[in-house]
Amino acid sequence: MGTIENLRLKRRPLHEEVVDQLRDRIVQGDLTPGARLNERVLCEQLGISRTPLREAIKVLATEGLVELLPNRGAIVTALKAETMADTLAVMGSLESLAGELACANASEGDLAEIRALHFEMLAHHARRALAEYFRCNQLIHLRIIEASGNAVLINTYRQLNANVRRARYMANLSQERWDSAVREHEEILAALTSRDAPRLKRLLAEHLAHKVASVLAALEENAAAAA
Amino acid sequence: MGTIENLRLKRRPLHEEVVDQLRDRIVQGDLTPGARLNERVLCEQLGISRTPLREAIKVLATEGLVELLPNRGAIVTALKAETMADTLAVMGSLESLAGELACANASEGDLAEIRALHFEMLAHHARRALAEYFRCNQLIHLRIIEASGNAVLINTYRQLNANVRRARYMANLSQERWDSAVREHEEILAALTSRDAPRLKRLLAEHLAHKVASVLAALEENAAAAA
DNA sequence: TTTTTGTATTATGTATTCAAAATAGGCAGA
DNA sequence: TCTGCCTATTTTGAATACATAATACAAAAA
Repeated sequence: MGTIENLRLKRRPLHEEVVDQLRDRIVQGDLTPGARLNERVLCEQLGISRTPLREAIKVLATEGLVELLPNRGAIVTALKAETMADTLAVMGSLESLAGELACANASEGDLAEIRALHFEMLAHHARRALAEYFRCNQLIHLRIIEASGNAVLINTYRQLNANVRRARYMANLSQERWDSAVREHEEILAALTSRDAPRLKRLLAEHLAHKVASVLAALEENAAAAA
Repeated sequence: MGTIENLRLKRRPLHEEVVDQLRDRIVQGDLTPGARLNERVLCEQLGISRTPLREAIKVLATEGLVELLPNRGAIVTALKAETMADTLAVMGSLESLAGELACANASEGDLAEIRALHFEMLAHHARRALAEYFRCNQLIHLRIIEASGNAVLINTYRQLNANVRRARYMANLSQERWDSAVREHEEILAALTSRDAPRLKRLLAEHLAHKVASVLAALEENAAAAA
């Protein structure tokens, strides 16, 4: 099973694997802001040579996850509140566009999938399973973006999202905020189901505004804890 | 004069120079869609080794300007009408946001600079100097984006813009469309000057819609000419 | 004790080498 | 002639080696 696919599948370029690996580590906070990416150490950890690693680092730099210091290597980009706010503003704009397009372009299958994820998310909320809730939540937003059918939009959103997810891992949703977020999702789903573009746009914008506040608060809190 | 600064200035990493060089070549149509990037040839042309070149190619791939074919190198991404339309839709969304933010955040100096560029553009229009007009036009849009003060927005727009500029180089504006574009710019400048965000948003959206039509028409024409 | 300077070490930047995959061309057989 | 296979060449992928810049540290001088 899968043998044929494996044979057919070309091995992915090493540098791509490395990009994914490092991106995950950064997003999950395994590599913390300001941490230096020591090439020798990472090479040993990943069991590769410097060439693909360095290619990967250049890619991560264009994605904004690491910062290149000439002749001094790369460090994980700091999570500044201003950058986060800017990123979320842009993502809001993209979500708004995606919502509009999704209302027009989403297939019934797309909507069914989003609905399924929504119920899955409700289950995690009921169980107070925060990590799984976040995962589902992310997936729902991503599916709405994807339902827009605009490949460039999808790609751009994905890239920006990586930076926000970094903050998510330190966020501790208050029960109150969590509950209202779920309610907002109910409305979003309803608007999408009835393909009510203006309403969906408004709901996504509001949802995002709350998210901004929540993420920034988490950042502040974290900064305070660090100090 | 400048000696101290020059001493202080660190040399830019080679791969960045290469990225800029290749990006320019692609945007200006020197490297045409589908063209293979032969590493050996490019190394000789640029007088560098393969390592920084390959790092640059990876970066261009994440920017979407080239496509990586595993074990078969990289080719310049094709200019597909659908991708172009998708890109412009996203840029429209970003321009809309930028317009809003610019109305709130732009300094009088920013506005003065945009106004100056506007008059410069009018001069080029009067002289029917298309290339210089395009340059000015691009610059005005970029300055509006920059006046938003949102660094992430600026960065994202820049990246998307590279792909659109490629099409621009093959576009031959009709006199009629040219004239109306200039009129639209007059209104945009007026709205920005009076910091009328809703009006600016609407004007930018309309301006972009016309641009989409123009760019797509140019693409079609070019595709037809190629066939 | 503090500062400075020279040296050793380490890390990064770039070039080169080695390996593997793809392409091109030729040859045999139908 | 055409087809299929095989080899030779080219090209990319990855690793290693070399060059250069940054850092750490120690010794000497103020």
